[in-house]
Parts: sequence; structure tokens; C-alpha cells
Amino acid sequence: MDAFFSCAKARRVNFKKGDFIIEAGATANEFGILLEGSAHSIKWDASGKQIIITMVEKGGAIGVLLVASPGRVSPLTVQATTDTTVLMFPFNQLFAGCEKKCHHHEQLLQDYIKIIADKGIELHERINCLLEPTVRKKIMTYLTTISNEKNSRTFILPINRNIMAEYLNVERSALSRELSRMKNDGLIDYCKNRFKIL
Amino acid sequence: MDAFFSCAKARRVNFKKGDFIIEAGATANEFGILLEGSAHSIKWDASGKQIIITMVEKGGAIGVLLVASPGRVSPLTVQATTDTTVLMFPFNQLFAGCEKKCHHHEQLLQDYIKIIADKGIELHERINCLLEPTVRKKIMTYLTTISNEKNSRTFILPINRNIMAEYLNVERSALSRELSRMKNDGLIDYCKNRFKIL
DNA sequence: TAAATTTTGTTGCGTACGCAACAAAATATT
DNA sequence: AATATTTTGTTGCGTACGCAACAAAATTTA
Repeated sequence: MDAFFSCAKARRVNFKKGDFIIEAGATANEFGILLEGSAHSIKWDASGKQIIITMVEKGGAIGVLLVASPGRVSPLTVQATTDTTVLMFPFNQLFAGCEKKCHHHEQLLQDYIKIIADKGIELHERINCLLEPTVRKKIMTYLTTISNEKNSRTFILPINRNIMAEYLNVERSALSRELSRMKNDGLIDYCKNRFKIL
Repeated sequence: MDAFFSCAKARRVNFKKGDFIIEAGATANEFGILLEGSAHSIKWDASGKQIIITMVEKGGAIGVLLVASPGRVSPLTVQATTDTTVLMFPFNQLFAGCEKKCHHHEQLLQDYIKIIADKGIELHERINCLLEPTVRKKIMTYLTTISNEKNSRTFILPINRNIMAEYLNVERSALSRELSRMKNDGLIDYCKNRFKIL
């Protein structure tokens, strides 16, 4: 931790629930790691309706893609959904070899790359779901991914139906309807958030 | 170029049209930059139908996300769509400080980060399109993105209708139908691949 | 523990869009 | 330039799913 603050020039920033951590249209020269609280990235469609693009939980990263493209303006707003604490890292410090050639520095760089790669993989996984043609297949792809991650055919979903519907880009009612049918067809079993793939 | 081959331990690899550059289920410890030719990443759905996930052109990157997660198996197959030449970089060499502390090394690392971040931004842009509820809005989001990138309200689309339909995840016929309607409604004008946003 | 709020499930209706089939135009191949 | 292949546009049909509205269950707040 000390190393972060000294050679990486990290700083701690607090946000209140509802605050904008990044605003659409702004550029970034820092990225952040969420130490406490949660946030989401949003945009507004043409009709002014809010669309949630991603959810960020404790430990999650903010602005890691944007920061690697100096001058690019953010297409999204990141908003704190609770009071939050964010550890902000100046992007340039990743490369500024520190005087002591400290080991933390190199570690930070590797961590950053891991974070940004994982972000990409997450996006890929979501696209995998979104590309499926039917609600049923979207659900199955999502559940299978979770199942593989948890290495078990039974697992507890970390999100509720509303969020799941938004993630898969389907109507919540259509999601519920299809879940029922899938249970009926013996494809899956579930009770509340405890799911089982059969 | 010499520096790439010496300190980054890059190597040139040729693939014939149809060859697999990365196979689904395999792990990776190298990433590649496409020097010649083109490729696409694909997967097969449950019914065995091929789904194109991304297109890679000359200068594009292959396996940059996967390589940053040691041990993770590839969810996709990358297939050469023409004869190709790929410059392969061992991931670990990115961090192995070379004896001369050469400048290229650091540059390569920064380039890699730029590539991987851009990849993420591309995925984001596609998700932006996919999340739109109607075919018309999907098209508008896509065209607007291209328009912004080219900094002009008139531009030539780099892809044909089939590819565009796949990218937006809509039926090709539905895409054509809606393009006609949008032209009729005075939203856009186009002739073949020359588009104009009105 | 009662009241309020959020989450989940259900169902009828209407339509946007997937699908199939065909025609015309553009491009490639011989 | 004649043939074959690919790309684009068009249209009718059927249905999967968006939408709205309501009820029940679960969770939170007072």
C-alpha cells in the first residue's frame, strides 16, 4: 500500500452516492480501483432513457480502457451507486521507472494489464450472450458461463432478475417467462437465486 | 524490426487460408499481430452453426486478451480467411527487462497496452449497438460511431451488408428493409457503401 | 408486526423482426 | 462478353418477444 502511494502516486478519493466518478465527454489520465462501495457505468439513449452498460463492485476497475487512449473522450458516465472510495492511479506513472527500480512498480504494471485484459474478456462474455438469437439461448449461455466459472452445475447467481434482464438485453417479464419454461422442460432448476443446470 | 526479433523474441509465422491460428480450448503464451492477410474469430453454437465473433484485418491483434490470463483456455477459434503472416510475441518477454534496458522494449509494452485497450473499446462499441432495442437504432448507433471516427457525416462503410448484419446481430433482410425505410424517412442517404447521415 | 418497497412470477395483446424465397444488380471468373 | 458468383433489395408470413398490467412473495423500513 505504501508503495502505491509513494512511487505509483496513487491517491484515495471519496464519492457520495450519485456522484459522477467519470463524466461522459471528459478525458482521463487516471484509472481507479474501487476500494469501497459500488458503481455503474451508464449512458443515455436518444430518448433520454438511462442504459446501464456495466456494473462495478468492490475491487473492480474504473476507466482502465479509456485511460490508455490519451485524448479520447469517455462515451460513458460512471456513477457511484453507494458512497464509495476509489484508489486513483495516474496512467503515466505506470511507465515512469521509479528511482529505486522498485519491484512494486513492475507488479503494478502487470496487475494493470491483467485488469484490462479481464475487462476485455468480460465484454466478450457478454457479447457471447447478446449474440444468441433467442431468450432461452441467451439465458443458457449466461448460466453456462457462470457455471464454468464456479466449476459447479449448481451455483448462486450474484444478480437479481432485473439486472440479469438488463445484462442479457431482454424484457424482465420475458426472462421470467422463459426461465419458467426452461424449468418446465427440465433444462434447469432454480429457486430464487440458486440455480442448477440439468 | 530488428529489435522486435532480438529482445522481444518475436517470430514470423505463416498460415494458409483456413488454418487455425488459435484453437478453441487451447491456452496461449504468445499474442500476434497480423502482418499480411485477414482472419476472423469464430465459435460454434449448440446446433453446430458457425458464429463470427470478430474480424481481424492487417495490423490487427490476435490473442491479446487471452494471453494475459495464463492458463485460461480460448473460448474461440481464430481462423485465417486468406493466406496470412503473423508476428508472434511471447507474452513473458514483455516484462523480461532486456540487458541493454533498450527503449524498444518499453515501447513494445506501451504498444501492447494500447492494443489491448483499443480492443476493449471496440468491444464496447459493439455492445453499444447490440443493446439498442430496434434494428433502426442499432443501425443509427453503428453509423454514428463510424461517422464520429471518420469525423464526417459522409463516409464509406468498410463492410458489406452481410457483415454489417452479423455485427449488429440482425437479419440481413431486416437490415436492408430498415435501411430503405430510414432513407425514405430522410434519416440517412446511401448508395451502395457510401453513406450520409442527415 | 404492520406498512411500505422491492423483487419475482404470470398472462393477453400487438408487432417488429426472423425466415424463406425470389429478383435484380454488381462483381468475379473463364 | 458470356457465365457464374456474390451482393443487395423486396415482400408475405408467422411467431417470439416487448409491453403493460396485475398478483404474490420477499425484503426493508418504521
